[in-house]
Amino acid sequence: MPELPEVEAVARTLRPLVERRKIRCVHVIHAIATKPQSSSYVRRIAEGQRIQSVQRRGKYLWLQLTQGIVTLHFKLDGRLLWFPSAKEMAEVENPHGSGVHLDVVFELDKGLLGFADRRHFGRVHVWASEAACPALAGLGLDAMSRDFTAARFAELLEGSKRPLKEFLLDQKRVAGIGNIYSCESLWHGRLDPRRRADSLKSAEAHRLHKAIVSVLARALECCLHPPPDFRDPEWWFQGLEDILRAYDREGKPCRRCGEPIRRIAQGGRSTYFCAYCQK
DNA sequence: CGCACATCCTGTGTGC
DNA sequence: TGCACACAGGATGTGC
Repeated sequence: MPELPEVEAVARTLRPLVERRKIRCVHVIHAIATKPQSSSYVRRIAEGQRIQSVQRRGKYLWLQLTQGIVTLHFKLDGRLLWFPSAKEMAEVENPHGSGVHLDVVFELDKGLLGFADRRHFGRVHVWASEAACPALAGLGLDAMSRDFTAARFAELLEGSKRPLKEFLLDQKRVAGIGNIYSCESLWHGRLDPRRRADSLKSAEAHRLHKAIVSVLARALECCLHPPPDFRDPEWWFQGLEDILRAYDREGKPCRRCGEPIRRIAQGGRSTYFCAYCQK
């Protein structure tokens, strides 16, 4: 569920908590969260380092350390938690009962940052540098960066024969868009998700670019009001359903033309769209 | 190279 | 009501 706007909101909220702080100790509670890296390797790279900055590209968040980086990917359910002190963490943590689920904890010189993902899809990894992380190095143009211009986007579209929906999900071309906002962008751009990427006329490419930019900006606004509350173990983004026009609205009337929203499978996942006004 | 498909997980929702 | 099972999601790896 966390796509670019959600991760951006997390990054902005995290900065004042961890920038300039030192990582005293890394506790790997569930080793699956660092797989295939070993917990000892993660500790060796991260412990004792100072966090210089919090960065984001696509759906990846990373901590720039004095030497090396820590990458975080939340996949579907991953989230961050914050504890002012070890005592407060111990009060809510309970490995045998109904306490807070924690996978990895970064004990800082002030406060503790927890990474939690009950489904264990999310990952915490360490790398010698940004360039040494293949996943980061392989990412395409960040959909919220200045470089994501209509002209660059049109070029990328021309270079792909894939259906628009699958094109938008390909992080190697444009990074940050997931299943939800790809559906939303295509709805706002009034384009059929099944159309080949290289079939778009210039005006259509510009329309889709504009739709992506506005959909992501609107979602970010939503994610920041209110901002994530890492102190609440159950925190999650609120009110996003209210801004959705196509995603998860199968059978419901299109907010533009009233025809029922359809759901089809593309690349093994659901696409929601209006077959009447998306052409 | 590009594409299709399986895989990893587990909470939630559906059907019987 | 209770149980079984399919499904959802992003990135990666495998096979064609």
